[in-house]
Amino acid sequence: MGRPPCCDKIGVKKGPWTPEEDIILVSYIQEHGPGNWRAVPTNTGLLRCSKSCRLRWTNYLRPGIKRGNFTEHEEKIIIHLQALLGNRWAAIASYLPQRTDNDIKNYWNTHLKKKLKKLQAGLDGDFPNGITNFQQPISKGQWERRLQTDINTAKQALCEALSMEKPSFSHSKCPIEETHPLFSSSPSSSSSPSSSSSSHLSIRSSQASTYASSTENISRLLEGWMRSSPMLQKEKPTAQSELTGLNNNCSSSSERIQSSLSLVCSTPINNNNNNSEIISQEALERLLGFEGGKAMASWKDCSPESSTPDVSQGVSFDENTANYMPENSTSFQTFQEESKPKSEGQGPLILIEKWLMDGQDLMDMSLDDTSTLVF
DNA sequence: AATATAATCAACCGCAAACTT
DNA sequence: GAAGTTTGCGGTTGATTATAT
Repeated sequence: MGRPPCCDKIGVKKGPWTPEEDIILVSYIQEHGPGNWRAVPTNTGLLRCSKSCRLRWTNYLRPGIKRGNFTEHEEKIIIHLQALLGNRWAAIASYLPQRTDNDIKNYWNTHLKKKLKKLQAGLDGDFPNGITNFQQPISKGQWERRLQTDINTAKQALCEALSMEKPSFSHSKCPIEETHPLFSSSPSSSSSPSSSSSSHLSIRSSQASTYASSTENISRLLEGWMRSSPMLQKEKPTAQSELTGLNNNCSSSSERIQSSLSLVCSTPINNNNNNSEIISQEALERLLGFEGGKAMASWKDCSPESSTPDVSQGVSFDENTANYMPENSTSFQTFQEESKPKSEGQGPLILIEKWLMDGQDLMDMSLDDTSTLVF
């Protein structure tokens, strides 16, 4: 038998969230961490369904969310990833960790769609960066050929988009490193959750009057409130600081990549699954961060000499779970939850990332290799 | 100033995959 | 393995705000 329903529809409140509701939700999550949404309405007394609570948290209250206008750089990333992935907003959002999928989706529908339409009309279908077939469905019989073409196109397009603001690619951090959650390790980085707090009080020009959009990120606004609460003082640090702490604990991106690369090479074949290709893909996902905390939990699979995490970097071995964990297990939990894998449809990104990370030319890979990795 | 229209975006809905029992 | 629930995702809606007439 299954579990009881998450919420009955009777007496469930709908519509915009009030500041009071936000405070209740934030303080609850500060205390218990995100997740187990089913229990949230019951435990908080909020007359909202679990779905609504989760949505409110992930889209507006979660620390590290950047609001306001999209930069040209972000715009370009969205355009090119959309061309590559279609409307997989969650996947696209994983490359812009400060933006929510809902935000990106809205921005695409309200701004970028029109922009591109105009641009396309103006250029008579000659889309910049060579993307002329964007959003066209792939015909079944030709998918292999199209895949190669798309990868090539996307590679070129993404490269151009990402290097737009980073002309000296070799001298700067890899753009993915700056945008993907796994790689936004520097606390001083502009894309890190902590740094985004510097702008949390900035007024959003056009929506300042409505509560939901003017609060920016209520969890940060509530920091003072949380600090002054004696009960909560003893509680865990905020998810934001946890993330920052975890990031501090992480080794440098290149070290992580090296570590993960060795994982790819050393991941043993699961006895329960003889398909080594699946294992390889899983390992690749770990390498590229889609598995987030799961990757860390799987470090135990690595051969000790090649990829044991550096304990000095804030990682320790958990005897109970037999996993390598950040020394702050709370951070680990939060990190896991915050960067939960969004596995579906991220194969192409894996390739793109791999290409960006190690310089491997996708086009040098055989079609078979590519299909194995992607599908 | 009043009204109409367009733009924006928070929130809801339905579906499917993942999960639990 | 089946049945039911939960979670996450993408599409859509509708309230609010901005701009044009």
